[in-house]
Amino acid sequence: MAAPRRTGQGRIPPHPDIRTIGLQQVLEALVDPVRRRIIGELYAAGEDLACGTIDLPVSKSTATHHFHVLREAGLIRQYYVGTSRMNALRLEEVDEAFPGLLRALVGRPDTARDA
Amino acid sequence: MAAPRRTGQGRIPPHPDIRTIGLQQVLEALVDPVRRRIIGELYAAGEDLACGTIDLPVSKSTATHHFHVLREAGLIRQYYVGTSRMNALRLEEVDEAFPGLLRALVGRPDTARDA
DNA sequence: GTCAAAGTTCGATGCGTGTCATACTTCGAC
DNA sequence: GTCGAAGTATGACACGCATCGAACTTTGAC
Repeated sequence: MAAPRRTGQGRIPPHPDIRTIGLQQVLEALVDPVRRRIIGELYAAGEDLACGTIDLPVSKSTATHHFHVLREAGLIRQYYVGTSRMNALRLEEVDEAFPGLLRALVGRPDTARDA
Repeated sequence: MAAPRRTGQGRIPPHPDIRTIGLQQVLEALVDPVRRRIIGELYAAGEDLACGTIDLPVSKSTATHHFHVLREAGLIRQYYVGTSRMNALRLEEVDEAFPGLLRALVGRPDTARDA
C-alpha cells in the first residue's frame, strides 16, 4: 500500500501525553541552551511563535532538530499555518506534571551575580 | 619548588562561590541521573553523607567523577573525616541562587503518572 | 503554471562525557 | 611498622548528540 500522503494538516506530528514523559527526558531537553532559549522566548512572548521568528545561532536543520526534541519532551505543541510551523508552549500541562520547573529555569539571569 | 603536600585537611578541594556559577553548569550537573540521585539522597537524609554510604550503580572512580562535577557546580561541599569524604548539600545557597530549582527536581516521581 | 519562502529529512562529522580498570595516596587500626 | 578501607588520578574507550550542508517537500503569491 502507498505511504500516507501527509499533506495539509496531516503534516502535524504526534504529540505525547505529558503524563508519560519522564523528568529525565524533560531535563535532557532543557539542558541545551538553544532549546532553553526557545522555551524562554515562547514564555516571554506569551503567544505562539513560528520557528522562523525565533532567531537562533544555529542552522535551519539544527533548529528543526531542537524543536523536534522539545515536542517529543512534551514541552511545546506544533501546528501549521501556511508554510509556517507554529510553536506553542504547553505551559499549564508542564507546570502540572513538573511543578515549579519552568519557572525555575526561564526568564532568570544566568548567575546569581547577574541579578 | 616542591609540590604542596596536600595532606591532612589540605586535601580539601576548593569550592566555588555559588554566585559565580551559571544556570547552564548547574543544569549540566543535574541532568545526569546518577548525580541527581546523589543530590536526592543528601536531600532526603537531611545530613551529610560519606561517598561510600550512597550506593550508586557505577564504579568507585566514576562515583568520584560525579562528586567532582557536583562540587564544581556548587551543589555540594566536601570535607574529610578520617579516610571518608563527607558530602554536604549546599541547600540554602543553591536555593538562593536558583530559587525553586532543587525542589522542582528532587524527591518527585519520574513521571506525573507515577504520582 | 512558476517561483520563493519555510521547514524537513538524510547522512556525515566532531566533540563531549560517562564509563571503567589500574595504580596510587591517605588515614585508621592493629 | 603492616594492612585494609576509602577515595583519587590517570588514561583509554565508546556512545550520544549537536552541528552542518545538500536535497527535498509543501505552501502561498504571482
